[in-house]
Amino acid sequence: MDKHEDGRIGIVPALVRSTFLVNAVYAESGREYGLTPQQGQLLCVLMAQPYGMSELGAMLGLAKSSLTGLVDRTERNGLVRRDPDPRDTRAVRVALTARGSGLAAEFYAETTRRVEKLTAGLAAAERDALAGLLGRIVLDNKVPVVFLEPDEGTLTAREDEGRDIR
Amino acid sequence: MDKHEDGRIGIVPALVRSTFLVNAVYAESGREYGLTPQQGQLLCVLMAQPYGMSELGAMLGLAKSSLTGLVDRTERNGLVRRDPDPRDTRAVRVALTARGSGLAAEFYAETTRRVEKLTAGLAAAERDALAGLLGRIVLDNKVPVVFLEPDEGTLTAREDEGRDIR
DNA sequence: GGCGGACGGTTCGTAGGGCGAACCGTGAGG
DNA sequence: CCTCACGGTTCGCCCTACGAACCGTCCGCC
Repeated sequence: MDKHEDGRIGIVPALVRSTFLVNAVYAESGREYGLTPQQGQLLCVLMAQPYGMSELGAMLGLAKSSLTGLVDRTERNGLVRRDPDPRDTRAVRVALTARGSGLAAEFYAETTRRVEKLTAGLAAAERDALAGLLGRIVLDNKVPVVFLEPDEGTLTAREDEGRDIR
Repeated sequence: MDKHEDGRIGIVPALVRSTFLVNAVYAESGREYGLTPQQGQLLCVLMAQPYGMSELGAMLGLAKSSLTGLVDRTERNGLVRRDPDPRDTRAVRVALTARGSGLAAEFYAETTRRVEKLTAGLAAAERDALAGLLGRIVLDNKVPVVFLEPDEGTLTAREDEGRDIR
């Protein structure tokens, strides 16, 4: 009743509420392209390069049975493909199809645009400061690359031509 | 290939990836108390005060039909109650039960603890700076109070005793 | 060389989440 | 009064997530 309601917000509520905000953006942005947030996330991860199911599970924090379903549905929509792993008959490499690659790029761009707009009230220097601080948190906590930096990825994800990073 | 891979992260990826992180925390923290993230969120919102279904829908960004289900399940678990609205027979006030209030407090505390731990690598001054910047974003974008400040709420949400804030 | 265990993925059943459309009763304004 | 807006619920559909059970391949070890 004294030091509050003054507009100052604690670090934890600030993080949780901004998370809420970004979640909403992800959902809206996805809806615009007929993607669920999860499918959008999957596409974004695959923009970097193809991954195996287990790798994806680890990155996205999902049980493998959950992954099967997600990839199934996304595959059914023609956005993703299961390629056999050259050096392991059991394994599978999940990769973007041409269509998936295009949609991923659009979704990525739209999401970026929207998230950027959230920070419209901040000066350039403040945005940099924020990026630096959040970047530290992301790094410290080893958050998987669920969203690429604007320029990386395009090189490795370029095409279907038997690229086999790993 | 030149200015990247140097650990610096753009503002948008930083926001998205930290969001991913907080989402994971919410999920884990909830699991610990047998709550889904959505139910946890609902409890947190109701810590402040009871709300009508429509209000909740607006705050959480859910369609009313989605709300019905969420409240149903949470009610079935004995955490929440539908009180009749004194001045509108049609309407309903969703409020925490005693049990829900307790669980909400625990979930809130645990989540706070975990989110705080994410920022462990930051100095106190940096945390303040981060809180300030994120706070601006939250304010600018009028994010609903889906997570209270540490001390507010307890007063209004105190008890079942026919409190009727609006 | 073969055997057994670890590993990569899928299947199945269950439960939750989210939506739009249709519906119902109450409130409120002409 | 009568109508219409409003607060909520119901229904049917699909997506998400999990654990447990399962299957085939790979690999280390004797």
